[in-house]
Amino acid sequence: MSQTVQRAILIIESLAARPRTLGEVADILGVHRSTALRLLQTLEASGFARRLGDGRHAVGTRLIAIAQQTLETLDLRPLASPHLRALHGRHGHTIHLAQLIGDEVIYVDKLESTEGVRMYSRIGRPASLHASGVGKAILSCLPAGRLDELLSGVELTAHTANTLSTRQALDAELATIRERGWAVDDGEFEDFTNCVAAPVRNSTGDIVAALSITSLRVIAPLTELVDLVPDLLATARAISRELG
Amino acid sequence: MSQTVQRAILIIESLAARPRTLGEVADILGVHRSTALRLLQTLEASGFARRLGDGRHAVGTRLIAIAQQTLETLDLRPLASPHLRALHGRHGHTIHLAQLIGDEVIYVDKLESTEGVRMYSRIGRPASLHASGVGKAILSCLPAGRLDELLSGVELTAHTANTLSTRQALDAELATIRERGWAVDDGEFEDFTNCVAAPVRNSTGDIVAALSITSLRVIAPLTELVDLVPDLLATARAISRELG
DNA sequence: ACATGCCATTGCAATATGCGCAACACATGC
DNA sequence: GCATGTGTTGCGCATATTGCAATGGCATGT
Repeated sequence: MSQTVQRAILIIESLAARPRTLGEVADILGVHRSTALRLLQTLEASGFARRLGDGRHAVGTRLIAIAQQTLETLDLRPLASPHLRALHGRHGHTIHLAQLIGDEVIYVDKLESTEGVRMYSRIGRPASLHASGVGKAILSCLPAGRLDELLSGVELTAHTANTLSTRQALDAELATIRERGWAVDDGEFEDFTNCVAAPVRNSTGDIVAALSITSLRVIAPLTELVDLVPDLLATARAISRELG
Repeated sequence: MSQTVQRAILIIESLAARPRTLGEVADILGVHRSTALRLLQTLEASGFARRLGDGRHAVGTRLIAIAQQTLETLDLRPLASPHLRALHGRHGHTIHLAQLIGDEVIYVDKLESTEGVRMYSRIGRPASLHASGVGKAILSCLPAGRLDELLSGVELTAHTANTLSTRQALDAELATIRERGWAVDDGEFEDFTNCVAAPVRNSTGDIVAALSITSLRVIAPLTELVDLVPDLLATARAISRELG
């Protein structure tokens, strides 16, 4: 393991929160200011960091571009996008596409509702595995060993009174999801938000993603979203078919 | 300049294109396989890279999350988003917000048109300074010294017959934009795409961003988009006011 | 105008680290 | 069973990285 690279990464992590002075960066790394400066100079030469007018250092645009390029190389978004837009057009609620990438479920696309309210989900960020519809939809389709592996690194945090915060409760829910083929978020991450979600498989039947229709409870309660499940499942199947 | 950090960055750059084997990474860096492996191990421990099931290496989700987090810390998006949605709701065309970040104009938000056609612009990626509406809107508001500085690093590539590919032609256009307060893209980057764009200033009057309404020529020719300029300018002003 | 303190930066020598090499383990193809 | 290629690790060494001291610039206070 390279400590020089670790330091560079720690610099980037610390800049992501907010721009920082050279002294702050040196303090965070526990190194001399000249060491921090040289690492920053290297990051800035490559575009991974940049220097603001007031002397502070910030994350650079090249890192942002690389992240976007990477998101674009994940298979699903271009292919899924027309389906998501069509689903969004028919219902107006927020639509999410989340993809299983390594050990995380990452939101890779999102169509905001016409309701004008911003959801917590952010493209590029992981979805909660145990407290989101897309997370549970994906978990329900994993082989037992892989499911154990993923959950071993997850703390079943109780975000609301509805959150399934024991492994037993989660397993029971996953069994229900397997049986009926779709998942729900019944105010499990945020009290006032609910959704229905469906898994998306590839041509070999492996789970790769999930799709969800999300709304504020005051706008569309869960019972209303459940009525949309047939359309959601049809959309998920259409995406699966196009995966080839 | 740290060669170890440079190597790590080169690894990330090469993975952004497509996942690669250890041997490929070592070849690209010109180092021994064990060197490449240790650098990859460090990147993977931090989430900047990840190991695929078939042994190849890819960009990691932590880098994607940091990029998204960085985008979110740029002032404008959360504040501008409701204005962009409202503008989009009224007209249905593609709306872009691009921000001046360092020496680049970066697309930071984008609402796709209801027309179902995907534009070339990508969030996180730079806009052409000389061949895009947002680029020219921003250039037109810069002090002369800063304008020269930015353009010195730009090749005025002729993308279409309409591209302004000489400094004289560009300066004349920027003078026109300054006079009337808004810019156009008249098929300058792509033949079949046009837009109108307006600059967004902060409370000290400095240019920070630009906003555009973009459409395919066959759907809405430039003359039709020009009719929307009053609404575009009003939206840009509303965003400026909220900047404080 | 001057003194002071703080921050950013660089040259240099010491050393801690990153590096390549050799060897090993494993998978694959013949 | 053998050859080949790839991924991986231990180890010794050369060098790249590091901290220190010095320098310069800038802001602040008197």
